[in-house]
Amino acid sequence: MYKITIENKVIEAVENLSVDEIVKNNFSDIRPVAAKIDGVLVDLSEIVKKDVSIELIKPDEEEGLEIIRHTCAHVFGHAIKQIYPNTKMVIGPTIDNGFYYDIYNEDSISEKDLSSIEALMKKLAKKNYKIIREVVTKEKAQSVFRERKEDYKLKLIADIPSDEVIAIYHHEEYIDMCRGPHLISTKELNYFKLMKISGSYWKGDSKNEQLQRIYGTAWDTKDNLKAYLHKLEEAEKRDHRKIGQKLDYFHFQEESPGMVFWHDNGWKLFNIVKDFITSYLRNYDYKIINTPQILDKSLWKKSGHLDKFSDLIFDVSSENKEYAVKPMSCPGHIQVFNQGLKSYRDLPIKFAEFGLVHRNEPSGTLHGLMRIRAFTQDDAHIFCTPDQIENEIKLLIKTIYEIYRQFGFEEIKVELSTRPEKRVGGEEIWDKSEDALMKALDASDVKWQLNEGDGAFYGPKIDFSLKDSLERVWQLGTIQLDFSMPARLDATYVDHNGDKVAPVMIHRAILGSLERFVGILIEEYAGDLPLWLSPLHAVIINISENQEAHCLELAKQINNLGIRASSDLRNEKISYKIRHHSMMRVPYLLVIGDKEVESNQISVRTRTGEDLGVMDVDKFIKMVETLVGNKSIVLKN
RNA sequence: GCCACCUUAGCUCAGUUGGCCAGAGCAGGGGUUUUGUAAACCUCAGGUCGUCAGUUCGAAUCUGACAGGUGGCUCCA
Repeated sequence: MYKITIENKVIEAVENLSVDEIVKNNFSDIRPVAAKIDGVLVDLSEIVKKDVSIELIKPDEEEGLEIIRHTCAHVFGHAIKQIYPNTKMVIGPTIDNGFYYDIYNEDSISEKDLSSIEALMKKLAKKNYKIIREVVTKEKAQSVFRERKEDYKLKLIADIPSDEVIAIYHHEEYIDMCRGPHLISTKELNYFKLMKISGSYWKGDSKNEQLQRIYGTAWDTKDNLKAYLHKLEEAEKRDHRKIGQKLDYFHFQEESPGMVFWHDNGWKLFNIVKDFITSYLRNYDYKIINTPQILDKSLWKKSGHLDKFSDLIFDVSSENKEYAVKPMSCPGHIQVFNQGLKSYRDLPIKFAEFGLVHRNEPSGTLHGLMRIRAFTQDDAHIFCTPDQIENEIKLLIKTIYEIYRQFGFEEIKVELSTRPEKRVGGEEIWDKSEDALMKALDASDVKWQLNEGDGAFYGPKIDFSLKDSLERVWQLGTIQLDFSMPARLDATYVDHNGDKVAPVMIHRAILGSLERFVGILIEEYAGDLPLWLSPLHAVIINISENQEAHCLELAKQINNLGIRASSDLRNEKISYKIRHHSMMRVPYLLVIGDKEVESNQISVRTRTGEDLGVMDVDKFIKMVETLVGNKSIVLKN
């Protein structure tokens, strides 16, 4: 007889029972998807053979959902093998909100095929097939998958260490290799949808053969599935490309793929962001410089960029000279540093540039403002001594957080990337600088992750990333140490011994690319930018042509006082104009009729439809000044 | 660059198995209206159906190439 602790109860079991049977015998209202026996995750079919403590995994828990999704991937495998028997299954892991399965198929699957595959999956799930786990030897596993011609599973088995347990799961004729656990039957699977299809590569290496990846989502209840699909629809409405077009901010066209045509209001936003960063640069002793757009290829050869990144560099030739359009500003900054003799007393020297760079990125990677071929970095290079690294980094981390906070971003992903296998510089400088970065991160009290071996060949780095509306992560800020380029391009300073030595260079960008940052801003606020960022603060709307002259005069007056305002005097009904400018997300609509002209006041309405009432112009200006000054996200104080 | 898909008027979209002059709403022009807080009414104009080639008596519709885009993959100094 065993003593089993489960769901805060102690149960005595007389014979070897499965977890599933124990639950069914004792709890009529609980339907778990798996269990933990003494902390170890198992299937419900696991037989209890001793005194244990059982924790049940419910479908609505994160671990429970993962099990549902994992099983769903197997049912997908079952369906696809029935429709396309020659399909070779590769790997089918769970991901956020669902799963994917990589497959290899002679005839590729198209998105049109998904609905029939999904229909078959639903049919198979309803059959209530028992899902059975079997622990097998490596040899047995190999023979099973050899018989099924699952070449990729065989390759995976070959990589499994001999001391590791191999489990295979089968339901009806489908067999897959998996750590598990899984649902006990396919019947529990009801709320899933195949979403999309994409290419992928075996082992994630583009040199390997191309596979197809089918994405699916799976949930514990109908409502959760529906809610997820609804959330995707809502996220699409925040897409900066859609909003950018609707608000007349920018456009793209095929004559210049990956490069932005900024319109008046979008360019205003761009410059508001730029001016904000400029004021920070002035406060922190940066020298703001500007360097040429094209430079002779010999310089890029010397810096090493031409050999390493020639695919991404746009070429220009003129007369007998070969030039490269700059893909980055660092070599230019070193040329400025090299003018005149520098002493250690001069360091750190900080050069900043809103550097417009061109990179011929592969066509498939372009994405709205987020990834483009011509973009503006808020770039800077700090030339310093090794001893100054830690302080400079601390200061940078602090200011990056401070600046992001002012834009309203709190959730920032921070990663430290350390020395890669191929690198320049001695171990000592890597030790010292990785240590400096870590210390600076810890001292700054931020959560960060280690990305071992992912640093640049010339030094370790810290990256700062934010998410877009569809939770895609985009890198913005970066702090990179560089032990290589200053020496390659002959940068030196005189140290206190009188020797000429190469400085350490810190590459840093706070927003990264201004274009990308504007894209992130639009998505974060779904177009409802805080007042201080709004290209237009207010539109003045007249009720009839009687007030035309007054409106024009008013627009002039408040523009002079720093309010970004325009007027709409079209011969349209007031409600028409209200609707139009509300949809254009103009923060304030100032309505002027005969009453307002007479009292010299304005009727103020916000873009969200809130009536702030009739007020004096002075009062309105003071309100806007206050809200702009404290970077408020609301439109009244 | 790779895989799948998409491309019709300024925008959002219809266009049935290839078949009379390719449609709608919004936006735009012209009128009427002088309007009080999210769409006034009438009217007019707008498209070589992404480009180029092919199949066919006939192509927006079928085929191919190319371009651009979308979702991923790879990449992201």
